[in-house]
Amino acid sequence: MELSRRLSSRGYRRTRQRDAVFDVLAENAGRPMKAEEVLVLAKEKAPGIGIATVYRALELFVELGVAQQVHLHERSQHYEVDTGHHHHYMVCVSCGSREQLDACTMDKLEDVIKDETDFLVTSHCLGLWGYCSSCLPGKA
Amino acid sequence: MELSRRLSSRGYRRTRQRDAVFDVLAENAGRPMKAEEVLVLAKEKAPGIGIATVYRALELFVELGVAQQVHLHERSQHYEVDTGHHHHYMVCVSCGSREQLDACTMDKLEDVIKDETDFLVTSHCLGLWGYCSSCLPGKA
DNA sequence: TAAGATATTGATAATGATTCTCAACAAGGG
DNA sequence: CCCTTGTTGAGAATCATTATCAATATCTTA
Repeated sequence: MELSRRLSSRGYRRTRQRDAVFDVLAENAGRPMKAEEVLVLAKEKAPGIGIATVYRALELFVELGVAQQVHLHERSQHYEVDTGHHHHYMVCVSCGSREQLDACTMDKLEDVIKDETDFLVTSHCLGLWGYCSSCLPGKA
Repeated sequence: MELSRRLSSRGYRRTRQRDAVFDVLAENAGRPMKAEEVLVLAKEKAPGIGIATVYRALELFVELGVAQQVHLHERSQHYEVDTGHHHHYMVCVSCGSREQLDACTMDKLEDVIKDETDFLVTSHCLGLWGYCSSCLPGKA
């Protein structure tokens, strides 16, 4: 498996727990998950796994580039597998639903920044809030 | 004062503590501040003020539209007075310095979303990370 | 395959930020 | 000046996340 190679090539070990966490993320691709959610599902694959291990695995996966942190500006961070295609989310302030936004104009913006400033952009995060189609009518 | 009117028109009262918190933000316009930082400076103006009151004032100011929350994706939230001109930050991953980014292409992006989806965007947040000019050479 | 060096884990304590609780207090209209 | 009601401060409570540390699991080497 790809994960296995990435781990060993950096001196990390493949464990039952890491496999479990990764599989949970993979089975929920495209859905940002909290550590606590991952824990519940990972327990089915690796009984006894603790929350600390989940946090450690998530952090490691981000470092390895197989997962990414999604900032939804909630109390807790969210994580999802890195499928390679960059996207952002539109969050409904009414019902909390999230829609993926595939169009990414960041590349354009980064070019402008490259031309006009001395700052080298290596990553970015875009969040959009508003009302989804279901909540629009009432806007309650 | 403007703040005074905004408060009373909504049934809120003007207090020594709220004035202190607002003044601190105003004196640090353009610099996102943590609640704890605000507390230290506000104590000079309103001795005895507690952290809970600072949080309450900040939350209220955002609601009134005189301050805005700045998501820097750090452990704690940051706040700054709403000067009316929209901007974002470029954060140096090396030294942590922050530069304001005045160019905002979000309006353009929001138009695209309006045309292509059923989502009504009411607010957004853009964060950029990378290396500032001072850290670029070494990139350490 | 057994052994050993060391990476990893789980339980739990600790931390940091933020919110809640509630009795004492203060603002401002009448 | 009084009274109603919004506010405050102190500290407890909560939530997410990180640190600690002894027990355990991995993987490499002999």
